[in-house]
Amino acid sequence: MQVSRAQRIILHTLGTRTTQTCITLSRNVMASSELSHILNNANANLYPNEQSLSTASFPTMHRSTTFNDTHYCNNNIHNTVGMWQQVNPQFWSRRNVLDWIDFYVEESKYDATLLNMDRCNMDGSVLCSLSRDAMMAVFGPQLGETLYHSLENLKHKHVDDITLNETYELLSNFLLDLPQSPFNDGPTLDTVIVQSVPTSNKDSDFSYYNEYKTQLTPGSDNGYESYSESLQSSITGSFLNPSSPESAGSDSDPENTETHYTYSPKRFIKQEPVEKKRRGRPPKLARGSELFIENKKNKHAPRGTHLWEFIRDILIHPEKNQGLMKWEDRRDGVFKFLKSEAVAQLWGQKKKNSSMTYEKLSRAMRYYYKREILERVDGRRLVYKFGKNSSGWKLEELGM
DNA sequence: TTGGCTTTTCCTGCTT
DNA sequence: GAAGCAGGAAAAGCCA
Repeated sequence: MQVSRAQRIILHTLGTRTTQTCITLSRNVMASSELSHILNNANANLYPNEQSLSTASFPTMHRSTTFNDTHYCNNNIHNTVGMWQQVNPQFWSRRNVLDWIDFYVEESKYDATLLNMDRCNMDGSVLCSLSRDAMMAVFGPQLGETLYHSLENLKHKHVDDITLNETYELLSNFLLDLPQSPFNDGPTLDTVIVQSVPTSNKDSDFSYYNEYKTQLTPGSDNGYESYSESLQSSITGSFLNPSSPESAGSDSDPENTETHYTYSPKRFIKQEPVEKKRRGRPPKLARGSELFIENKKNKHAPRGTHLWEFIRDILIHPEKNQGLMKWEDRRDGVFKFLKSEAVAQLWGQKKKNSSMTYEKLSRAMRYYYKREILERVDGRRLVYKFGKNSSGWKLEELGM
């Protein structure tokens, strides 16, 4: 049997017991909600405030999922927008906040036209900082009261979420428990992009994002959400259809359409699927494959963090991303990939590219040599060094 | 509209 | 033989 590229990646990844946030598994091993939860923590911890990177995908079972499951499960839209129920309010994106408001507007038959949408445009952190009075002022006495109590309940529910360390341990155990060759019988491969599920509402986690934002290289094109961008994205967003490639993409997926939803004062309105061209050189299409018949369309993610910044951020927050990378020489900026495919998958998840591999990531890394963002470390595999044009990693810069 | 930038994808050849 | 590295080439989205 010929082993596909995707299978090779998975075999390698599992074979080396790596952690990955986007994992391709044969059907017989993928049905682990714990795994989904675990894998998402890496991204959630790295970019807790970002809109769920893979809101498509399989809903993870969560201890806090207690109500409104019908609402959550009955249709695709709410399968996606119901994310707020599973995520600590501190980490809600602006859209999560809107979803949450929307839910209660619907439930209480509140006249949404009375809402000032501008004032609803806040993320979870801002929302959680509002006092009861402030919420009354923003949402009005009737809806404000309802939302205030809902928020308090949700905050309380997520207090005891498991920590990353626990999830990491859980993942390790999960991987160790896997049979050596879990793919023997599975001719069909599915790519599972698991949701971002922040695990904690501890202040440390929350402050991390703020700290993270302040560490961004001033002049660099970080692509982090500006307020206006956030506003735009929170009002008009693209939700990932669970059946779309974003949620189940792989090299062999005939796909790449997204279903978009826009927010009206009353509801999210489904728009016609938008077909996009895939970024980069189109993958070579295998004759006879479905792809050969139906070209891939792009799943373009808005420009985000640069790769080197992404790598740097993993390195400067080792406590959030145990085992992915490590410093070889902290002062000189020499670092090593410990779980190369896992990092690549994490990067891919961030860029909404389920087919990212270490091979591709490393190619992008090598382009940094010319620009002196990275320097070569000869003779050492998986080892790179930050160059003079990189920033934000030095101890002095971090005030350490 | 265009060109530069930054990836992304694929590839071949080489090294470990 | 597998994994990783190096770098050319082409493609494509974003942005000024």
